[in-house]
Amino acid sequence: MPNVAALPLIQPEVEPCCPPLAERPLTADEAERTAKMFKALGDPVRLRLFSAVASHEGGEACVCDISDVGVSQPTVSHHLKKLKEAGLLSSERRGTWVYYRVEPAVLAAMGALLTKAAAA
Amino acid sequence: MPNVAALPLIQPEVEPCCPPLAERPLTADEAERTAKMFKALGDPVRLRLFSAVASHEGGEACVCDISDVGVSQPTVSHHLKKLKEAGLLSSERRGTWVYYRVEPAVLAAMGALLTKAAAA
DNA sequence: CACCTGTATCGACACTCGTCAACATAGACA
DNA sequence: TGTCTATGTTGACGAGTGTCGATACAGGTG
Repeated sequence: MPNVAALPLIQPEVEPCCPPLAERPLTADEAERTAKMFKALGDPVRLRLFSAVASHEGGEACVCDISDVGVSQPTVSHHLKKLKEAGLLSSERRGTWVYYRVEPAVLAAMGALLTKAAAA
Repeated sequence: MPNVAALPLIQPEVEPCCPPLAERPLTADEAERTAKMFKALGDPVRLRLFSAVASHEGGEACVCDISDVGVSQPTVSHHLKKLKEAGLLSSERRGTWVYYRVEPAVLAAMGALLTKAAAA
C-alpha cells in the first residue's frame, strides 16, 4: 500500500458525542460513547497534558514541550494516546517531532452538553 | 455517638473547580481537583443517572425514578454517592424518598472550561 | 410495637487503569 | 551505513473501581 494521499482524517458527518444531557435520559449506547470522552479528561496527568496542548500557541504542541508533568516518558505517550483515542487530540509527525493539537469541535460539543444541562 | 445535628455537608466557599483550560497549563493541584469532576462523569452508569436527574422535572428526581439503568440497587446508590462527592449532585431526604438534584453552578463552570478551550 | 418499603453501607471479587523499565521504531545527520 | 534523539510499544505490577449479595438504617403504616 503506497501513500494513500490525504486520508479523510476528519469526518464531519460523525457527530462527536452529544445528545444534550438535560433533554432526556441518555440511552446506554449514548452514555457509553459520551463517558469515554469524560473519562479521558478524568485523570490529572491527562488533564495537564491536554491543558498544555490547548494553551500552547495555535492549540498545537510538540510532545517535547509538554512532557514535564512528573511522570516517565512512556507514561506521557500512553496518556496522549488515550486522549487521541477519545477524539480530543490529533497528532502529526513533522520531521523529528510529533505534534499534538486539540479537536475544537469535540470540545465545543462537550461544553455545550454541560452548559445546556446547567441551564435546564 | 448520638445524632450530631446538621453537619455542614455543603461548603459554599469551595470554588467548584475551574481555572480556564486553554489559558495556561494546569498545575498539578488544579488538575487533581478538576479531574475528579470529569472522572465522575466518566462512567456510563453515572452519566445515565446524572442525565436522568438533569432531565427530570425541575432538575430533581427521586432515586426510585431513575434506578432503571440495569445495575443493582446498591450499585445505583454507590454511583449517586460518587456524583455527590464530586459536587455534581446534592441530595435531600423528604419522607420516605431521597431526592437528588443537579448543581448548576458546577456544571456551568465545567462547560465554560471546555468551551473556552475550544474557542482558543 | 411489628412489618414493609426505600435507600445506604459493608465486604468481597474481578477487572480496569496508571505507572514503570525495557525494548522497538522513526527520522536526522554524519 | 551507523549513531543519536524523539516517540511509541510491550509486559508486568500494584492500586483503584464497578459490581454484587448481604445487611443495616430510616421512615411510613398498621
